[in-house]
Amino acid sequence: MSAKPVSLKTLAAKLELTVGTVSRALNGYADISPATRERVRRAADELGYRPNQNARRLSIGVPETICYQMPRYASSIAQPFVAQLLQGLGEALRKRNWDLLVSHAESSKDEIAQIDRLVRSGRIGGMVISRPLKNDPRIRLMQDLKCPFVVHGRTNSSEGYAWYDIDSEDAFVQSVNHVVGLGHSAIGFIGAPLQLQFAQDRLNGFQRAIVENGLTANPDYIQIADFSDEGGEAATNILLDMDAPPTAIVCVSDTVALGALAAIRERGLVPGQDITVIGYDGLQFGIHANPPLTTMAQPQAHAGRRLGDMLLSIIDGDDPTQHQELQRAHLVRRKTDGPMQNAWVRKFVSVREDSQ
Amino acid sequence: MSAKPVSLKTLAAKLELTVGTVSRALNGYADISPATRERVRRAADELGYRPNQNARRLSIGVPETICYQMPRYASSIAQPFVAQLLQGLGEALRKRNWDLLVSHAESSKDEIAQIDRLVRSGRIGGMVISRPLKNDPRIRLMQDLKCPFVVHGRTNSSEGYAWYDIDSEDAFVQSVNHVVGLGHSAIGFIGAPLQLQFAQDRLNGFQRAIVENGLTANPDYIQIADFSDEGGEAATNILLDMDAPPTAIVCVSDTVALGALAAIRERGLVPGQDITVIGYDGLQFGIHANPPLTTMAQPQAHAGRRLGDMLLSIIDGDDPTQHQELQRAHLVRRKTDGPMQNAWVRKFVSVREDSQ
DNA sequence: CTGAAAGCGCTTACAG
DNA sequence: CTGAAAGCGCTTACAG
Repeated sequence: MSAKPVSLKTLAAKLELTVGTVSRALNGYADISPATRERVRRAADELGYRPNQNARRLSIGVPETICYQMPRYASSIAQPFVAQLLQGLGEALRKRNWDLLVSHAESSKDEIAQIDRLVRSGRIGGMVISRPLKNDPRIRLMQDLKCPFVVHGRTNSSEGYAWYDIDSEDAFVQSVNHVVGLGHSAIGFIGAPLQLQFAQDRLNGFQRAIVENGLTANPDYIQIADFSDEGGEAATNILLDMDAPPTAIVCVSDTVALGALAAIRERGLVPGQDITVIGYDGLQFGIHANPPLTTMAQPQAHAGRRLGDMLLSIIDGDDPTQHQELQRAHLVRRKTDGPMQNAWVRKFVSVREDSQ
Repeated sequence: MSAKPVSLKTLAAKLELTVGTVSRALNGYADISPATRERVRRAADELGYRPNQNARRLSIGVPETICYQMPRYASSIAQPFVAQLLQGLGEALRKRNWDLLVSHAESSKDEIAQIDRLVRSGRIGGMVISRPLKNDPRIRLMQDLKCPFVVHGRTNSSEGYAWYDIDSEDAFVQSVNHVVGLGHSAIGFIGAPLQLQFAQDRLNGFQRAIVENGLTANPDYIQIADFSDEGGEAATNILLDMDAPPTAIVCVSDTVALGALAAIRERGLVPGQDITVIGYDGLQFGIHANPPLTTMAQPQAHAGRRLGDMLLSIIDGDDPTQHQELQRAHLVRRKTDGPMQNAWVRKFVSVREDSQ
C-alpha cells in the first residue's frame, strides 16, 4: 500500500557514492569534505530522504522512544491531565527527535506485562510511570530491567528513583489551615483508596493539620470513597447524615469535590455558605462549578515537559536520584469556602434544639 | 544503562539450534517438529525472550505502529476526549500487538512536517487524523504518501478516504427543533472558526433548521467565537446586548456553552429559565455546571476503538471508502433548556415599553 | 577525504 | 524437519 521510500542506497547510487559516505555526510561527520556534504544534503532534501528509523535504531542500539503508561482509575472528568501531560512530554522529546508511545492497561498485572514486553523487545529506552501505588511493582520491575524511568508521583519510599510530584501533604495542610482560619473546627475529609500513594499523602496532610491546629480528630470525619464524582457525593451524604456533621469538607480531588457540591445542593444547602468545600487539582472547569470551586491548584502545565527532560537526562547517564522534584500547590479561592459563622449546622443545631 | 536483553542468538546457542530454526519455531511455522517447537517455546519463556521489534519490523518491512496526531485548538476542558480516544485506539491495536505513537504540533505547517517525517522514516504504518479543516492539507499529504489513514471527523468532501464522524449537522437540527418545540423563535448560535469543518457543519445544521422551521434568519444571531469558554462568554455578551436578544442559544460545544452560562449568570439571569442554552458534546462535566447543561451527546466511547479497527482493516487492504461511519448525537436534557414563555426578554421588553 | 566491510537482530526463501 | 545464507536499511570502526 505505501509508496516505497527512498533509501540510503538509492541516494548513494544517484550521487555515485557509497552508502557509508552518504550516511556520514548526512550525520555531519567532520571527515567528509564540505563540498560533498553539501551535495549530499541537497540531494537528500530533493528526494525527500528520511532515514529508516527501525534500521537506524537497530544499528545504534537505542530505541529513541519512550513510553507513557496512562493512569488507570481516571474519571473522565479528570482526564484533561493526560492530554496536557502528553503534550509536555512530546515537547521535551521533540528536541531530540524521540518518539512517544502510549500504553494503557486494564489491570495492575497487565501493566506489568506491558512494561516487560515493551522494554525487553527493545522498543523503548525509557518510561514514565504515573500515579503509583504505595508499593508499586512497576518500579521494582523497571529497576530489575535496568531501564531508565521517571515517576509522576511517588511511592511510600521516594528514594532510589526519579520523580516529579506535588507536595500534596503540604497542600492539605494549607487547605485545612485555611479552613481553620475561617473558623471551622469540624472538618471532614473525603479521600481516595489508600493503596494509591497520593491518597495516603493527602490524608496524612489532613491529619497532621488537624493535630497541629489543636483540633480533636474524629475518625468518622474521614471518608474514603471512590475516586469519582459519585464517590464524592456518596461520602458527603454520609458526612451530612451524621449527628454532628462537619462544617467544612476538604476533598482529595476536584472531581470528588464536584460530587460533594452536588450532594450539598441536593439538600437545599449552599456550598460556601452553609458548608465549605475545598477541592484539589485546580482544574479549569472548577470555574464553572456551582458555585465555582475553591481548590488547591497544582502547577500542572510543566509536569509533562519536566518529566520528559528528566527522563532524557537519566537516559544520558544522570543519576536518577538527583532528579526528584517537589512542587507546591497553592490555594485558589473561588466560592465554595466561607466563614464558620454562617454554617448550616448552626441552623441545624438550633432546629434540633427547638424540637427537643 | 539497560540490561542486555536475550536475543535469538543466545537462545539458539543455548538450544544448540540455529537462529532460523528458533525463529520459525517461535513463529509457529508448520515445518518445525512439535517437539522442538515446544522445547524452544519453553526456553524462550524461561529466559524471558522478546523479539527485538526494531529488527523484526525492519525485516518484515512493516512498522506495526500507528500514530495519533493530537488535535490543536483543544481547550483544556474538552481534553477528556483525547484520553478516551487513546484508550480506544490502544485497545484496537493491542489485539495485534501494534504500537500507538502520539504526536502534537503547534501549527498546521508543523503537522504536515511531522507526518511527512513519520511516514517517510518508516516509523508508522497508519495514521489517525483528528479534527480536520475544511480543506485539510494533511489528507492530500497522506494520499500522496500512499500511507493508510482514517479521519476523526470529515473535510468538506467526505469522499475518497475513511472517516468516523458524528452527524453534527443533524445534531444541530435536532437541537434547534427542540428549542423551537419549547416555543422559542429568536434563536442564537455561537460557533467556532469556520475553517474547522465541524464548525461549518454545525452552523449548516443550525441554518437549515431555522429555515425548515419557517423562522426568519437573523445574521446577527450567528456569532463565531473562540473555541473556548471565554469565547462563549464574549459571544453571549454580544447577543445579550442586542436590542432584541435571542431567547435561546445553541452552542458549538459544551465548553463554549459553559461560557454562555457564565455570561448569563453574570447578568443575574437564570439559564434554563430566562434563557435557554444547549451545548454539544455530552461531556460528563456538564452534570456539574450551573445549572446542569442540556446538550447534544455523542456516542464518544467507541470512537477510538472504531477508528483503530478501521485503520487496521485498511492496512490489511480494505478499500478506505468502505469505511465511513456516521453516528448520531442525541439530546440529553438537563436544566438549561426551558419554555419560551418564561424567557427573560419578555420582562426585558416590558421594562423597555414601560420606560418609553 | 572516501570506500569496503562488518554488524545490529530479526525473517524467510532455498537446500538438503 | 533443520541448517546455511541472504537481506531488511542503517552506522561506524578500519583501511588507504
